[in-house]
Amino acid sequence: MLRIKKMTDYAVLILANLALHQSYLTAKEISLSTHIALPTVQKLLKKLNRKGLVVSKQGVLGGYSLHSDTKETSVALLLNALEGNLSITECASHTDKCSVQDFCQIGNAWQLINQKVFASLDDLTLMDLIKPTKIEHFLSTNIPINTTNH
Amino acid sequence: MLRIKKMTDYAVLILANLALHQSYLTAKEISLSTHIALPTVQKLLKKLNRKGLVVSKQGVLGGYSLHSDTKETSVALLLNALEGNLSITECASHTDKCSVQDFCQIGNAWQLINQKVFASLDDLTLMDLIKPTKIEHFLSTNIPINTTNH
DNA sequence: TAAAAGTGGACTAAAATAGTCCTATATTCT
DNA sequence: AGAATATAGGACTATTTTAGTCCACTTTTA
Repeated sequence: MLRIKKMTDYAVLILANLALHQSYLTAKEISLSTHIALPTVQKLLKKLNRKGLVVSKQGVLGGYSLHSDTKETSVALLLNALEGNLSITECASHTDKCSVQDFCQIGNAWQLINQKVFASLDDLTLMDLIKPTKIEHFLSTNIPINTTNH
Repeated sequence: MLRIKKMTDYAVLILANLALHQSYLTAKEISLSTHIALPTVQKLLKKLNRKGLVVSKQGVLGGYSLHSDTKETSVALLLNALEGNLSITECASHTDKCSVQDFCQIGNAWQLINQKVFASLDDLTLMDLIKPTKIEHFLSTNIPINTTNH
């Protein structure tokens, strides 16, 4: 359920790849090093460029490199840029009435849960994904994780 | 992205409806009070029954009522029962290698994030969804919520 | 001016989701 | 017994979303 799209997963891998290089990389090079099919890499890089997460240069010797801010962009913002809507349900995405709100016993609970999940994702950056030691610490200092029953 | 299915949303509304009644309710009654189409309610109740979240009684005077444990079942378990797979990415759902793991810069980061989101959802019960005051408290005592930039 | 890159967007195929319907079984009441 | 009212199981279809490819165009460099 709380599953991100395959394309988003790919996009993050591409960003990670760019983050580990200083120079411009071509779509072809990224395709080779990530093992994601070239047309897919091209499509995703175009999207990342439009979203301002990477910088592009056309022509021979062109390619893509990470926008200077992107390393420290939160995972929440990355996912939001890549997937559009971060809300757990339709009604969690806005504050005005949904079509069955008059009969809804749940009210704003989803919205609150949504904020909570978002907050979790907002505390981590792209670099944290690449070097997850911070995530491990982050995890251990928060809610105890119940590893049973699942 | 981190969006639950419409059907899951409906199912939770149905559970909430049952939680607020002591007696057996028929699919028809639930359809009327939730304003969800009857065939959909029937389908979902069958599923909820198979998952052990509700108890059913066939025949005249039959219907459904909440299983005694369900009120205190965690949202994480509810979502897991209704949607099957709670992991944020494919590779977060298991510990063994995925097809491109050798080239993956992200490693176990998604798995760690997954645990974190799961932990958030595991602390809340069905009743908390219905009476969200606990959720509000729960929220305020955890990670500060960034309400800007989103 | 040719080659190598990105840009924009159309297009198709595949998969997931939503929603309905039909037949069978169980229970109750008369 | 039998009629009425529920649930049970699952097939089925339609819709929507997602994944993935491809083509015509522009930019840059040598």
